[in-house]
Amino acid sequence: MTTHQKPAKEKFIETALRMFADKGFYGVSLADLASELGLTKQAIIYHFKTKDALYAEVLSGLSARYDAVIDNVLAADCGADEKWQLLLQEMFNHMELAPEDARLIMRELLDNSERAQDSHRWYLRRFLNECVGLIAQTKTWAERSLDEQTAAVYQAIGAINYLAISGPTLEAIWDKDRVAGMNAVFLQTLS
Amino acid sequence: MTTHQKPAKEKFIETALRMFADKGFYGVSLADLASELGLTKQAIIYHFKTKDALYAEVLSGLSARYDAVIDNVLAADCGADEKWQLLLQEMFNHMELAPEDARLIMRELLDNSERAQDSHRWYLRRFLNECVGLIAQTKTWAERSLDEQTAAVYQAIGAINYLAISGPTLEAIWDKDRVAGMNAVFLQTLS
DNA sequence: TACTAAACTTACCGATCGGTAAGTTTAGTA
DNA sequence: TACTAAACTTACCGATCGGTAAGTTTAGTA
Repeated sequence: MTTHQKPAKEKFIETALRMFADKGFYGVSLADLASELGLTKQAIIYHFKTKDALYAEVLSGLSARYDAVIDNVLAADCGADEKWQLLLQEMFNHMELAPEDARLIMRELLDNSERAQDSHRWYLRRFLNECVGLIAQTKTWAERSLDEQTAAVYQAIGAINYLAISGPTLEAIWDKDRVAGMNAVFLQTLS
Repeated sequence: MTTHQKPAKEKFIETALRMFADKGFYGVSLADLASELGLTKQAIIYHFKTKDALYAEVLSGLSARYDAVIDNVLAADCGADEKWQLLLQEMFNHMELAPEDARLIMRELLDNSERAQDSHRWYLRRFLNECVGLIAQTKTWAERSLDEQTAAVYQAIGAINYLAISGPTLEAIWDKDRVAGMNAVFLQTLS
């Protein structure tokens, strides 16, 4: 029934996200994914119809998580400048907890410049627009152009993403306290 | 003869690098590449034997360019601190002129954590070791551990790469002077 | 002109790709 | 117990994958 279907599909999407993040869209076959799930690839087709549709659902879930982050921030009881700082902090925390999200976003950024008219990308666009809407209200950026505001958002997200991707490597060679200390410096630099 | 073979192979490698950087290793088939070159895929096989070997030569050429950069820097007539600054500047310049190099390196960084025992990665390792050797002589990093020095190098390269990837997007929405101004700030922040 | 090696093309090959269609099992319902 | 819908598996399919083998063209040499 419906109550059983959703957790199963979520397991599919979770695994797919991790594998796409690790090896890229073309690096993962439906057979690979099914094998990881202990099923046949037709089980995936049954739930998602096509590989592209599965990928779309993966990206949709990812954007939903970011929409939740920005909704939380916008609902906070403080001014735009504090909200922008809070957003950077929240995104940073999210990336640390879910580095596979960061990896997939980085792959999307890499793929963006080539297949620019694809349907995939629009999933993150709404989130980006909300971010630009917020930064436009801060003291620093209020009088700058829309393009400048967009670039600032793009840069901030990119910087956070890159550090998140580096995270596992850095934690392997540093201790956690040191990484935490660097994080504080990092967020100061960003703002 | 040999005098004709090399330019032809270089054209193959140039095109392959650009396509791999744009779409990733699995996103480019030999047929795609051959079509771009106006040849059949067997012409590629003739020159490189396998797709993996072609990719290896692409990475080898890329690392040769970075080896040249660091060799130039090491030969400069100044102290280690100035050399480290010079290296960052040179890498930054290189990335601006050849953003496809930056894109391919970013893909390699993304792929690294998964297929960590691959032969591909060792191409950049020599360059990284030279960088660590240099940073170990600077005042700031001389008394830190090898792991910390490695992390610092890794971070600096990553930051430069990310900005290079963003470059085309940023130049499209900002004017060149503004990007140049940001570059100066960027290098200050990095050091 | 005869010859040779380099640089290809044509013709295939088995393996794997994403996907279709038709069955089968599982779990809940009346 | 009979039935039903969900969640699969088995059996295929044409297209494309990377790669092999055998020819053909091109360009330089003696």
